[in-house]
Amino acid sequence: MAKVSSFDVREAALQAAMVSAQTHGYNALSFRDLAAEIGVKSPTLHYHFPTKADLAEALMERYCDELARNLEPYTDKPFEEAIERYIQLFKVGFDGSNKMCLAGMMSAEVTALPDGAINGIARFANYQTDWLKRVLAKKHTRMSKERLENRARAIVSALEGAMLMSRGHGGDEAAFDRVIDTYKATGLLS
Amino acid sequence: MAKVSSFDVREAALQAAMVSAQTHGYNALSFRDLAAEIGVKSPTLHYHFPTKADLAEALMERYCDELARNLEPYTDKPFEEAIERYIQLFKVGFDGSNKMCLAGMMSAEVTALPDGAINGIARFANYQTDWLKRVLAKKHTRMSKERLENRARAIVSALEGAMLMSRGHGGDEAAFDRVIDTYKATGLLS
DNA sequence: ACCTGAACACCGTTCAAGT
DNA sequence: ACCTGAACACCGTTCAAGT
Repeated sequence: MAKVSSFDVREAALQAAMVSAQTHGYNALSFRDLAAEIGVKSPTLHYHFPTKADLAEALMERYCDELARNLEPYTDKPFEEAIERYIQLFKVGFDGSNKMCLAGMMSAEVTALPDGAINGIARFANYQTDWLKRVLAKKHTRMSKERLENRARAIVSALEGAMLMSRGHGGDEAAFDRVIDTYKATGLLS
Repeated sequence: MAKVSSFDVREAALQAAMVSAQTHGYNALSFRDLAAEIGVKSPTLHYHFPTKADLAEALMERYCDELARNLEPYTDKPFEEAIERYIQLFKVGFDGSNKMCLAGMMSAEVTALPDGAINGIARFANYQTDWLKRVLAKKHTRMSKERLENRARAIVSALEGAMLMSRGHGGDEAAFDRVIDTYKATGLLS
């Protein structure tokens, strides 16, 4: 086995923990299992993440960065293309592996989390909301800022719920699509 | 301390576990803490619920029964009254204590659950869906069964999502209300 | 029939000790 | 600077033993 630098251990831990947290949840994540998966001992993980709470915070920060990187290129695209991209981002998670959005997962597990991770949940929701406001504003040119904000927050909630319910049904992708179609038909997603 | 019958231990355990599971999640629930809370030792809990999985199943079954008992009297009420009752049922959970719907919580924690509890999640969603279909049908007299079903499932997802996001924001009741108002305004909840 | 102390292999975490 | 073995108090679970 090739020697790995400290950066690699931290990076490998974050990647493995991200998959595990989205698949089984933060509470179910074990430092010992995680360490074994990347080939170190659990105290080594504590060297990079003093407590599990620190790991939660780092995961949430990375998840926010990923979202921004995924959405940013679509900010100036036409409404239809941008909103479809947004929906696809939600779907891609559970495609196959039935993973949950990390922010949604951590919202469920919020009582076990440190303030840093809870702030991360808010940042995640706020970023999406701002992005959706800009995208929605292109279609609804006369809608007030407040109504744009409310619409954006409702869309975030509705998509998180669709994802959560699909997950509860074993990652039922067709069910997710039907819910999204109904959101569109009723006017929430348009 | 008065002697308690076996039925009381089981009942007390279920009640305490319900609050804990909705507040902190099923994974965070500890047999030892739960036992201490109701004044027995943890092996006693295992006598009534052989494994934690059995407790999960019993909780989900009870949660389904509660839902049916809460919704049943409103089945034949006018649409507006019935749907408001439904919304209130979602709100009453996190009012004050920021509890999550047990089915929503368990959907997040689904990989840790036995089949019995997973079936419970489906039963919970199906009961609501059927109830909503009947309620919606009173208003949308010409809507097809399929569209009623899709609308009902979308409503369940949207409300679970609103609850989850409010929970992530520390049980923000006003935010929940604004999301619900937007669902109504766009036509999803009408 | 119901309850418990003691033990098992787990967990997050700490810390002294190694390189 | 980075990693680890050993130990701490926890966890779900089992089981022999008590009433």
